[in-house]
Amino acid sequence: MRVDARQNRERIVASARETFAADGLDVSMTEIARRAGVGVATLYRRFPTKEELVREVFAEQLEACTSEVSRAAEDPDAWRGFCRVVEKLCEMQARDRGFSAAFLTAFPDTVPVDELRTRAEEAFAGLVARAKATGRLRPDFTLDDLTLVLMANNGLVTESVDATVAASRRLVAYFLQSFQARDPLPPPVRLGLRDALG
Amino acid sequence: MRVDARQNRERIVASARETFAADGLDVSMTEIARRAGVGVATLYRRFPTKEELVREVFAEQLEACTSEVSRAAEDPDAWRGFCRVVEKLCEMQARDRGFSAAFLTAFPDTVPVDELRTRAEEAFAGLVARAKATGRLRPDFTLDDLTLVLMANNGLVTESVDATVAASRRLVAYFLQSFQARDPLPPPVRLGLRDALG
DNA sequence: ACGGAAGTGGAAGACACCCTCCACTTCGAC
DNA sequence: GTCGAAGTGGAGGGTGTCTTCCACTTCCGT
Repeated sequence: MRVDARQNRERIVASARETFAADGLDVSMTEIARRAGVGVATLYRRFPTKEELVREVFAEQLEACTSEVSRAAEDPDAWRGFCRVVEKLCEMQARDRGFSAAFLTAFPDTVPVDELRTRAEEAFAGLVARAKATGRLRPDFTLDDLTLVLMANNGLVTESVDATVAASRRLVAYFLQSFQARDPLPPPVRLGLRDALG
Repeated sequence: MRVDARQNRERIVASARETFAADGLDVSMTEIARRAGVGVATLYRRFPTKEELVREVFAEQLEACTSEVSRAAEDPDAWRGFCRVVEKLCEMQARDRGFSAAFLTAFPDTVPVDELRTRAEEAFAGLVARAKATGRLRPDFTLDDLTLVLMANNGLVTESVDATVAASRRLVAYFLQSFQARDPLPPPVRLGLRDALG
C-alpha cells in the first residue's frame, strides 16, 4: 500500500472513531469521508462496506474491553475486581455512543470478536465465582446480570457525554449496592436472558 | 365524517398501535397503511404527519401512565405506592417498544402532554416525600432517579416482549432494593440529570 | 523523467423514507 | 335514482441513505 494511501486510511479510521463516538453509528459515510478530508470512493476502497468500517473501528475498543476484564480478574480482592469491571465497562460504554450499538448490531457474527468475547466472559465468570466465595457478591448473581447492567447502561443517552457518564456512574453505584451480599431481601426473579437473546 | 372513513381511521390507529408496539417508531407509513388495509393517502388524510399519528396513538398510553401514578400516589402505604409506580411504568415501557421512543422524540413540545406529565410528576413527588418520611425510601432519592430508571429500562431491548418484560422486572427489583433506606452504604454521587437533559 | 499501477474525487445508481397530487370511487341526503 | 361532496389508492416528487463507476491524479520503481 502506498504511503499516501496509508495516511488516508488512518485519517479515515480516526475520523470514523471520533464521529461514531460522538454521534453513534448512524452517521453517513459521506460525513465520515468529509471529516477525514477524502472522497467517499477512498473510504470505500479501504472498507467495502460500512459494517467493515465499524468492525475496524471497534476492534480496538473491544480489545481494550477484554484486557480490562482480564486485568481486573487477577485482582487479589475479587469483589474489588468485580466492581472495577462493571465500572470500567459502563464508563467505556457511556463515553462512546457507537460502542454498544456496534456490539449489538454489527458484531454478533464476527469470529475474532466472538473469540475475544468468550475469553472475557470466562475471565469474568472466574471473578464472579471468587467474589461469591468471599461472601461479598450475592450468590444468585448470574452472568446474565452483567448483560442486564450493560443493556441498562446503554439506555442512558443524553445530550452531553459528561451527563451520560454521570448518570452511568450513579446507575452503577445502585447496581453494585444491590449486588452486594447483604441483608437477605427477596432476590430478583431468576431469568433466562441468555436463552432469550440467543 | 363518513362512517366508512371512521372505520378506516380506527383501523389505522389500531394498526399503528400494534406496529409501533412491536417494532418501534421506525416503521414506515406505507407499512402501517398496508397493515390497516388502506392506501397511504387515507392515512395522510387523517394524520397529516407521522408525528401526529404517533401522538394520537400514545395519547391514550400517556393517560394510562399518569392515572397509574395518581392512583398509586394515594396508596396509604407510601413505599408500596412508590414501588408500584416504578414497577408499572417499567412494565408498560417494556411491553411497548414505541412507548418510550415516543416520549423521548415526538412529545417534548406538546402542550397537553406536558400538562399531564407535570401533574404526574407532582403526584410522584408527593409520594416520594411521604415514602421518605416513613423511613422506607432513602432520603437522597431524587426525581432524577426515576428518569434514570426509565432510561435504563429503555435500554432493555430483546427479541421477544416476554424476555424484555422479564429483564425489566429483574432490573426493577435491583433498583428497588437499592432505593430502600437500609444499611447506610456510601450513596451514589449526586447528579444534575434534569439540568443536563433540559 | 517516465510509465503504469495504485489511488482518488465526485457524480450518479439503487433504494427507502415521508409526504403530495389527482383521477377515480363511494357514501348518503334528497 | 341522482349528484355533489367526502373519501380513496397508488404513482411519483423530494431528500437522505449506502454503494458503484470512471475519468483523472499521484506515487514510485526503473
